[in-house]
Amino acid sequence: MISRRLGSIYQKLYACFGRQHWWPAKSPFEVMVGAILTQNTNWVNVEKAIWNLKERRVLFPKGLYGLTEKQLAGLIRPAGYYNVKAKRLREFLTFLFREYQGSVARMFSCDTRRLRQQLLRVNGIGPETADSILLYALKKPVFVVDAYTRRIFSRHKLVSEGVGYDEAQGLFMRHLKKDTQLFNEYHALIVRLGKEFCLKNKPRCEICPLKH
DNA sequence: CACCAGGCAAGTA
DNA sequence: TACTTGCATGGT
Repeated sequence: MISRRLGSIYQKLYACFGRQHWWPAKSPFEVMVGAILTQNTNWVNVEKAIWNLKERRVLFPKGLYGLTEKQLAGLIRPAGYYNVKAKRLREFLTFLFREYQGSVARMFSCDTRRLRQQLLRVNGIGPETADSILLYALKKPVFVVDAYTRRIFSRHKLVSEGVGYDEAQGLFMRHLKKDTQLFNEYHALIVRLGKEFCLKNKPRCEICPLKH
């Protein structure tokens, strides 16, 4: 009974860590920017980049789009991969203005599946970034899979090692209630657990809260 | 010093 | 289709 196992793991994580209050951002647009900036990057570094954008007062669609790629790269430098990410942010902004007139509000009323496919076509937005935007910015019931998710759940034999994104996501979305708040909290708790107990070279499985 | 972080696209075989 | 590599800062 997979749904029972997934539910039990969630209960343990919530009991252990409590609410995680994700996504730590003031606006949906800030979530979208953060989702791109945090690709393979420590969140603390992303916060510094976000702070630079706020200090410059450009953390809104027209503001960011008004910068050149080089200016943007300079501001997001602390987040790493700054040249790649500057390009990716501009690709996303081009999409946002082309399809939604630069209005995040217009995205809310759009069909989730259609939106996901649109996002995946943007160069620089892959499955995890797209789903982070859908779940945390647009409040759609979409489960976000990340490196920790696969590592943890393959160790617990709920998915096979090296499982693909869509397959892993399917497991959660088939066996859990499609509930935005549940998916929000579950993914955040997985990241919390991963940071403390499931690092590649320093697994602390002996004292992991999931250990019976 | 080595290793890692809330990935992704492009290149190669 | 399935691997490999480049991208880069800042913390442990």
